[in-house]
Amino acid sequence: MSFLDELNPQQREAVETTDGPVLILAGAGSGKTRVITFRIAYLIEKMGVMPESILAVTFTNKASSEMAERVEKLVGGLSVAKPVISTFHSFCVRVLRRDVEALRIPSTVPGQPPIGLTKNFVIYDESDQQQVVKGIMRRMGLEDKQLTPRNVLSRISSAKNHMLEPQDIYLQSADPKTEKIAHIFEEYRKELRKANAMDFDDLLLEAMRLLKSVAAVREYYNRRFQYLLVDEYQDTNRPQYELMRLLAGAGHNVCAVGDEDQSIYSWRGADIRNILEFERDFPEAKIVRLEQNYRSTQNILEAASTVVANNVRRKGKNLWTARQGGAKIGYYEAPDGENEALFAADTINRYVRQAGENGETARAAVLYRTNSQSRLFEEAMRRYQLKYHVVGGFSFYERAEIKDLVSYLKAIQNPDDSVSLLRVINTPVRGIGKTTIEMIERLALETGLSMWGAVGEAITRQLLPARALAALKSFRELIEDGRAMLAGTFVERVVEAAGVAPGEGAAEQRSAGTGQSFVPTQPVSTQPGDETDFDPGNFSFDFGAADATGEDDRPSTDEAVDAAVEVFRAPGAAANTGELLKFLIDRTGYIKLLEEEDTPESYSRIENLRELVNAAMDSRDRGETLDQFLDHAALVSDADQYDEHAQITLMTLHAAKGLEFPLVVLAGMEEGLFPHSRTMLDPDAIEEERRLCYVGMTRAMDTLVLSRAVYRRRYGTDMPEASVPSRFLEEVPPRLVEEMGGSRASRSRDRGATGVLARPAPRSSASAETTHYSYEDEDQSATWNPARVKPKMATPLANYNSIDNIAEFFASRGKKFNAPKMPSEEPKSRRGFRPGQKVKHPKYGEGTVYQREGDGEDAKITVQFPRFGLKKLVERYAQLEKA
DNA sequence: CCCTGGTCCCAACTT
DNA sequence: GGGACCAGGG
Repeated sequence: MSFLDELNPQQREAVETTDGPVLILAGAGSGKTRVITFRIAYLIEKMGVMPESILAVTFTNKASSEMAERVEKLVGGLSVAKPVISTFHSFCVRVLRRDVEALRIPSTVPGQPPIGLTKNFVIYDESDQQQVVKGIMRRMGLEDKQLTPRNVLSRISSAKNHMLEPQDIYLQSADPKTEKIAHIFEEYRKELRKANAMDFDDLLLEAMRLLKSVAAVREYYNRRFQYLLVDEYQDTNRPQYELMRLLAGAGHNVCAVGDEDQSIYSWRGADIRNILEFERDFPEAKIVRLEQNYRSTQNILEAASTVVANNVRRKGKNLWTARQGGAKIGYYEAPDGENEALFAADTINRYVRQAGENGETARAAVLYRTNSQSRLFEEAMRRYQLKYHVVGGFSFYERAEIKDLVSYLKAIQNPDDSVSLLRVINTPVRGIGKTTIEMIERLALETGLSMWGAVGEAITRQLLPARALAALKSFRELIEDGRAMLAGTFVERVVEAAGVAPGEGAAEQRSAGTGQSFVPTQPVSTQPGDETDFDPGNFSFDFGAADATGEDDRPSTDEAVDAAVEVFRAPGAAANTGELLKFLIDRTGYIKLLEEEDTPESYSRIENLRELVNAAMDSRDRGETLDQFLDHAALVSDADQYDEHAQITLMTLHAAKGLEFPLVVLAGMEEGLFPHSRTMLDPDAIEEERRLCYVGMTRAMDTLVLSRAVYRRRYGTDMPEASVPSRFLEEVPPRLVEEMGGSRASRSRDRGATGVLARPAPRSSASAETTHYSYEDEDQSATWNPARVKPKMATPLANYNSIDNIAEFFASRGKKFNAPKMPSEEPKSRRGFRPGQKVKHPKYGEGTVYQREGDGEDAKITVQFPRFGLKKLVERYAQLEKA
């Protein structure tokens, strides 16, 4: 078989060991994806395995579609059937949509439907979860500064990831806070059940429960899937591990691929035990190690390996590469965040130009720890007129207008989804105010009904003033019309409404009391070319009537029927998602209201809505139902936005997992930023940060540049704060590093540091010769090599390289700025330690000052000790000395 | 009931 | 830099 010749012996072994469990420990860049795709191809082509009996699970949707493509290339045309390649979450949704009702139990009340989730369940995203938790906390009177909904949710999620029940949390609780959380957790589960909703964690847990407790379902999948592959195995959590075991069946044909040094999701429950216990649960498991790196130069690989070697909790491995030497790791120290970003843009600009001349395809990435860092890099890229692509941040489906319309869809799919219902009940405003909503909420609570049930109850029992009642009725009509469209009974519904109350037709009922009519002002047939085939790009279709004014404008019942028939000429025709969306947009007058707003933002929202309709139309073209469209909307992830054809990508380190770039700028190498401040007190968390650093560094193929801002503005405060170089910088062997210009003044302050900063790699003569490079320099003859380039910034900002100049710069911008005193300017006392300074403590040894609060004798200083972590000390009492 | 503007508090990573 | 919340006027 020809393609096997392209593999090294270890890779080949991983591919050819098809029977029984295999654990592939695959170092960074060792051809992991290749092994998985070749393995699938091998199973199909060589072993004659039916494609549809192979299940491969990846971490992101992007990764799975990419893998599917690569497999298709290898074995395409062999069979129409395809292997199932999916994320754990997507796979679980499929399983649950098919069989979740097998988990229902009979009601204790005779005649009542069984209890449990039904197939049309909705998926709650994080903001939906927040709404639920907030409501519960308000109700329980647990609003508390110490206990934020966010906080509670992360505890709930963590409990779920460890497969703990509310009772477990309650029994384990040693403090009142945890006890409260247990109660909220309990209520939260009830709420979700009532809403027929699942959160992300539930998708895994319920699928697991289904496979575990319903033998028929488990056997179905065990028969169906003979071969199982799990990618990014180091980042699976316990429920995923259990799912894997359940799916492995008796055949145990499981292949797990992972790298413990790249485990970066422990906060999401990823459990290193999954790697260790693989051998315990599958004693016959074969272990294959892939240690040849095909991606990076030796310098990059060595630097990354040396950093991660500082971790205690690891198995250890020896990665090697045939790409000897390579450019040194660049290190740039910018005076501030703006300059750091300009530097990155300049470096990438040079590279892109150079690559263009050589006829190569340039691909570069800026990687950072937190999404908020992207802003500065985006601005810098724009200044250089570079096209870039940002992964992450605010996603399409998080935009208010998109969430509104998606919530309508969710409410139509499942009206018991109270979060979605609440979101749209008065959006756009239709006169259902706070008082009314509170009344409905109370009613729901008293009766045990969902919000939707309570709406119906309030209308039937006429529990509200006429005005509010009318508004509520019109809302109910809207949702029920939507449901009827989906069910294909819309025409019958309108005809029936007209027949039942001839004097007081459907139109009047629907529009009563809202000040705006929700039925067409004119027959739809006056809009030619836009009848049943909704054109997503054309919103002139005037179904809505936000501008209905006088009685005379109100259509007759006949007209309403006409309109309905016009839309669905054939009674019984069900609306697809796109049509439903368009119906909603028109009936609510959503776009019309945005047009009236007439601002740049409102038009961009309209654009977004068009895009949503387009997405719905694409979904229809793929033959998907509303369920599937909503599942997709719920499960797209940030990392899925990655575009492999983009020349320049900005993204977080987490999102960069699994990717590679010829040039990588790893920015923000500062204590408190990377490693992140929230991790600094926990040695395990620091190790995870270090793994993240390893992941980032090993993304680079040819050139890796690390950067840091000496002063960084945090939270938009007036005064930038001095930063302390990231400990990871000090862990990079200095001989592999070449400094790239930067701030001289800042370096003197860091004197005393070890590693890169203390012993800057001696400048080679080559680099000295290239110091004349500047941004305007048109010298095309020089080969681009950032590790040898000393940038000279072209922008005014960049000229401020010394502390004095920074002060001047901020003064010129009218900002207050007090240049911190340099240690050298301090009196020779042991008082007045400043951030960045090295100090010595009698008990904790040497450390670096991280932060200083207060003045004089009362000053508290926070010191980072390598072995003891972060300590807050009162300067007066702590016997600190300059180290 | 709705909208506005001011204020306060917050600020990891993400399926 | 921004979201959530509240008071107060329309």
